[in-house]
Amino acid sequence: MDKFKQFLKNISPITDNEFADTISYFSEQNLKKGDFFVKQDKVCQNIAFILKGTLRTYYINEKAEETTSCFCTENNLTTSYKSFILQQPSNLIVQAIEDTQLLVIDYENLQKLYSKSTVWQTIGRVVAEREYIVMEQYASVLNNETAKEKYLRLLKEQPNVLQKANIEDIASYLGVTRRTLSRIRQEISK
Amino acid sequence: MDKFKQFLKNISPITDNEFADTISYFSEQNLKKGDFFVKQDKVCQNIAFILKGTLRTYYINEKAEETTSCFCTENNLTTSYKSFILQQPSNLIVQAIEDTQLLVIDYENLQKLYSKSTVWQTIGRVVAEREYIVMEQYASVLNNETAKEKYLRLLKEQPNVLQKANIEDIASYLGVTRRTLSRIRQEISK
DNA sequence: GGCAGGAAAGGACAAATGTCCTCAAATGAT
DNA sequence: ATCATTTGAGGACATTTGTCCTTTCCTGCC
Repeated sequence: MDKFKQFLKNISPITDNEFADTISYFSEQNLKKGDFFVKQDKVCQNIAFILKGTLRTYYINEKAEETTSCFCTENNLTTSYKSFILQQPSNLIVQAIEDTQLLVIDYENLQKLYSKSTVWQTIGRVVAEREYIVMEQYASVLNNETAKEKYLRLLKEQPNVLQKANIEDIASYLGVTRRTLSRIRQEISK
Repeated sequence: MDKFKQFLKNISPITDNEFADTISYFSEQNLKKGDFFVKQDKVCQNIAFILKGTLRTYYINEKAEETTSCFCTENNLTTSYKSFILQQPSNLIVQAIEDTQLLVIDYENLQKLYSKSTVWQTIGRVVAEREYIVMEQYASVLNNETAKEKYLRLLKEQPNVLQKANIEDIASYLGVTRRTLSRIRQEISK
């Protein structure tokens, strides 16, 4: 729980009292490997802080191909942000790829926090700005990096993910087929 | 100018008086073909509504390759949003690809509007949300569409751009070389 | 009008990636 | 423990895309 307090403090100063007062709006949720946090075509009602575990965010296009857009890890937020903001059905699917422990708040409760607390207004805005910037960064990576560069970045920035995710998922994150990922690993290992 | 009023009304109800009161914070700016609206590595001080013309948004990576991220057209906003929000040097370059007429506001004046007007607070938030969603959509296109599909989308959604931009720019928007764009046009024409 | 320079199309070959497949190792169920 | 199933590695060939180059067309300039 301290991890979450620290996470919030990094966004905006929050006293221990304020934290204690608002934490009651959150609840714990545990997911087994393979469980869904957000299902396709359902409105995403929740945003969660990851206490422990890893989730994969992906979508399925008309050709029935999966694209993994990110792996969400400990001490970060996870949600289907567009669906959550607009309260519309979600294109994205969010699924635990190992047993995962979350601190969850739903849309209604977050609106309550916004209206009762200026600290939470700031947190809401900063989170939105960060999400925009993360998405811009992601688009930049998609444009500029080869699959091999993306693999090396993953290896450096999220080495645990390479252990936890399967080859299919990693390939879909890199935007190539399993066969090409196999070739990339072969090149790197020599 | 009516176009701009209409643009704002589509976001949040704004009376003619409110509009008249706030429009003085904006100024007109004219760009010749080839002029820059945002230069690389400069902090983007402005956000603009495009009264007339077309701009290209692009960046240059370490390999000195250009990537065009969007073509901005009439009745839309243009800026280097990340740079503008964070008031940090811009990776993006925004350049007019034909003579262009803008309605411009700078960072300071926009902050003034935010603090004096709740309508503008709403406009600011909705614009931010829209920018996030546009960026998510862009990332989705990058992941799911082939160069040919992107070309056909451009043909449908922004046919004028195909007239105004040169082959090099369009190819960099599609994420392929000129040679591949040439092949795509050949395929489509038969 | 003729000429220089730039812009677009497309030929030829090389490199990268996808498709389809097989094999071996790891994992799970009985 | 054994057998079936899943998962990852990698071979063979086809397809796609890039690189390099040439040709043609268009435009502006003298």
